[in-house]
Amino acid sequence: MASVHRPRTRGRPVRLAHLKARESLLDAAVALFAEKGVAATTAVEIAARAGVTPALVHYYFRPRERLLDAVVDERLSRFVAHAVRALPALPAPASASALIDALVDGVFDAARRMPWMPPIWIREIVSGGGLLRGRMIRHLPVHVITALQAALADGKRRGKVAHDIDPAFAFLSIAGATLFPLATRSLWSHFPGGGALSAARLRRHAHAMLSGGLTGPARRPARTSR
Amino acid sequence: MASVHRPRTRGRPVRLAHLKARESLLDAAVALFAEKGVAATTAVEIAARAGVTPALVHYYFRPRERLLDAVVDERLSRFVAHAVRALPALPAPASASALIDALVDGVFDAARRMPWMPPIWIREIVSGGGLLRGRMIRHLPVHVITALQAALADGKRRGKVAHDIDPAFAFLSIAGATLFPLATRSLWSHFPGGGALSAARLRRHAHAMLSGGLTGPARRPARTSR
Amino acid sequence: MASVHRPRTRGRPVRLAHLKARESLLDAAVALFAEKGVAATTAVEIAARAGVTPALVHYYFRPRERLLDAVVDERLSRFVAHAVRALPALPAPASASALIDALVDGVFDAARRMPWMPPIWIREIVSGGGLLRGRMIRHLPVHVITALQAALADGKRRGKVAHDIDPAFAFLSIAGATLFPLATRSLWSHFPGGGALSAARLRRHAHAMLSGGLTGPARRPARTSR
Amino acid sequence: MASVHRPRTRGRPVRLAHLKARESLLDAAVALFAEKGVAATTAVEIAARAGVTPALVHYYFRPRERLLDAVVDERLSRFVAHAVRALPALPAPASASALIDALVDGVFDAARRMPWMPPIWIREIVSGGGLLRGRMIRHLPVHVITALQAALADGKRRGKVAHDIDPAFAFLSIAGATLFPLATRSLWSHFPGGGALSAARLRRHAHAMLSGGLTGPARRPARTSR
DNA sequence: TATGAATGAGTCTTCATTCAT
DNA sequence: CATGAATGAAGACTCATTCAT
Repeated sequence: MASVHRPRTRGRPVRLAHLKARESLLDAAVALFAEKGVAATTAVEIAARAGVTPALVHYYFRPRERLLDAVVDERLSRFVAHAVRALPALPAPASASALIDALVDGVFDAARRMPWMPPIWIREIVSGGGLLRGRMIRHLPVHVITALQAALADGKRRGKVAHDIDPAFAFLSIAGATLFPLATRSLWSHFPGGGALSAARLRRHAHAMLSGGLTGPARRPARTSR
Repeated sequence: MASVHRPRTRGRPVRLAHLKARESLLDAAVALFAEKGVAATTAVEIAARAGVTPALVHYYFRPRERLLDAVVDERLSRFVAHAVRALPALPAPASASALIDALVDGVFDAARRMPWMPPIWIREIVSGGGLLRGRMIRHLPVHVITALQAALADGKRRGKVAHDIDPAFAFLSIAGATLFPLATRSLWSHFPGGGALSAARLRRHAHAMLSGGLTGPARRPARTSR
Repeated sequence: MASVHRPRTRGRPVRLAHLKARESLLDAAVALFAEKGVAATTAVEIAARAGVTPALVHYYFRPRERLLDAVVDERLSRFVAHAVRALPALPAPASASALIDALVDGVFDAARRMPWMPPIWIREIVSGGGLLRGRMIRHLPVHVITALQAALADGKRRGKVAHDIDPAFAFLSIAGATLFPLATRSLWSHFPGGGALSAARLRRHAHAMLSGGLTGPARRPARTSR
Repeated sequence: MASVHRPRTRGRPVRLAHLKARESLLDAAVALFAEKGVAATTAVEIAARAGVTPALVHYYFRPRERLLDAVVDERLSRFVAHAVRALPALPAPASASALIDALVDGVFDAARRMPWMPPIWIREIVSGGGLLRGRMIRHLPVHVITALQAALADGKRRGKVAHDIDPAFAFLSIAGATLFPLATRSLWSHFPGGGALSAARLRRHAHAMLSGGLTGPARRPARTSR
């Protein structure tokens, strides 16, 4: 606890030395937001991790809302851009499964580079009362969501998508199969046999589940009983 | 300095029936935790919502950790119990799909009575650094998770479950298709055409997605029966 | 810290069980006042040590001033009475040295039975701002102090007491040679060669110092009279 | 969260000259500690007396223990240094009486400049449970205490010190004749004929008592030189 | 650009006290 | 006689923020 305010570098040697302090602060902030949440992260902690003085946090980002703005606009938005960047390359009226597969891959690729996103997405964006939600909305890939809905609706019309599938929930389901489990990574080791789990395995699992369901395709409609 | 002056009847659970204020405080706390998260909820807010003095919060739950203990032990644990209570009734070696269907229904039923759980689950239990995670672990239905894994592994052996499905991720996938989307409820209205969404529609969607996947082989509309 | 409020008995088995709770509380209070001072002692601690409920402290001694009154009137006053009880037996116009010797013995005897007094005397009675000072004044043995002053003044007139000795400081000097060092008992072990110190040795030392000074002319063992 | 942001010039003592508020706070704290004791002194009071905000107390001394550390290291230690500064000038194997006389004078001189010390010494250092005791121990003039013991032991061997005098209690006796009565100053006016008492008179009395005892043989006015 | 000093508002916590039973 | 529930006041401590340099 002692003398936290004296600029120091924690852990790995700062290769960020030449970076501008502002960038270091954003990096520190986004990392801490992922670890403990926005509400629980203080300016002193951010400064400590960035190796600068707490007053500098306020120098750049005063009031605190400005810090949240900057984190969203200059960090979180990159994740979205990265995740959807492969989509425009799809052939014009893309099929639902092609869209989904591309999106899943995009999310996993982005999460490898920006591992802070899954926890932030879960806790601060989609959760009710999430402190970044409002700021993030304008960065959401509305066209992707819409295209996805349209493709699934089309699939249903053509008998290629199950009747009970609700296109409006499609985007949410993809997040629930990708960002959500990624955010729980620190929990995996507690699962029975969870020691060997990895993001790569999860990616395969997500592809499989989104395209075939957890228990499908069943030879005969296994759960018609319901 | 600690605890409540009430002497405990050793062994048997204390009869709390007359402790109305204590119960109100727990209700208020769990509701606020769902709305804004544990870290952002203060004793003053909890007391205000319960209609009592802030000092009473500390009278019953001092230090703050005790409040978290009590919320987990006397509220969150009920959700789990409720969600899995139908499972033991399943025929002895239950199939994966039967287990999943029962679990999904259990979660949706529990969430209707205890709507505070999905947000808390997402933010405070599975998220890294979630403040209730450690406390919740001993209340998790380990036997259910294990049975689920076993059933899926068995299904894979019998060719009824897709090769890439990873039994270790099964429980997580179910949460991602139920608790996770439920936790985002306040977001639904922002979706294109989201005004008409409901928990009932989400439940059907979850059943469909878990059993057939989002875009899975639906040549024969196997599950249209539902 | 847990559940302090549940009546329990700390340490030695309560032989006080048959005593009235009020007496136990006073005993606990006076002991704690000696250990940590009045300001630092709370009702909860007193109750805990007495093995009763905190509310009982307030039942008997509300407001807190009443507790201080009772401690002074029913405990501290006993010390004074005990310390001076041998003085009236002295031959009519007692010499200064006889008075002093008797008083020193009285203090040491009283302190053996009531070891809480020296610390309380030092910290709460003679110290400026001591919380028991005002209450204790009316219990001070004014007649003894006066007699002492008179005897010393007389001794000076008769050339038996050094010129620079100030009778007005006599009582204070005796306290400084008895109660004060007794109050530092927990410190003795830190002195060089302090392991072997005892109250008995201190008593001899006090007698010697008060009658002959620390370095005074000691050619003939002046105080063998004792 | 800790400490002050001021980077320390490693090694050399920090130049505090410009830190007026910090010094004022220490002055206020030491004065209040003398008046009412450490336990009874709050940060609000200290700040009020120093003319600053309560938050500033925590800015400089957080947590409270640091305030105690600073008071001991930057104030109380000066008293000891001042009180013993004349001792090294004594001729090589100093006699016990020379040592005592020098020490008594040193204490009275120091107390004139730093009148807060006697009460603090009594209440917070030598009293059991005194809150500054542990911190003060390393500032005690061990060499002086040891030299004093040695000189008295030597005096006893040469028949110049009474048999019952215990060298181990020497330092304590000096404190009991100087710091202890000084700490009771606010009480003097209550003594019979106490109106005229002064530190100067007490100093003479202390010299007399330590060298000749209260009632010891005073045929020749031994210390009239002073 | 950067930082130490300083503060107001607010948090958790403690405690003496009151009251109904 | 005794105690659990409840509260107001106050304490230590935290933090975002402001400001002079």
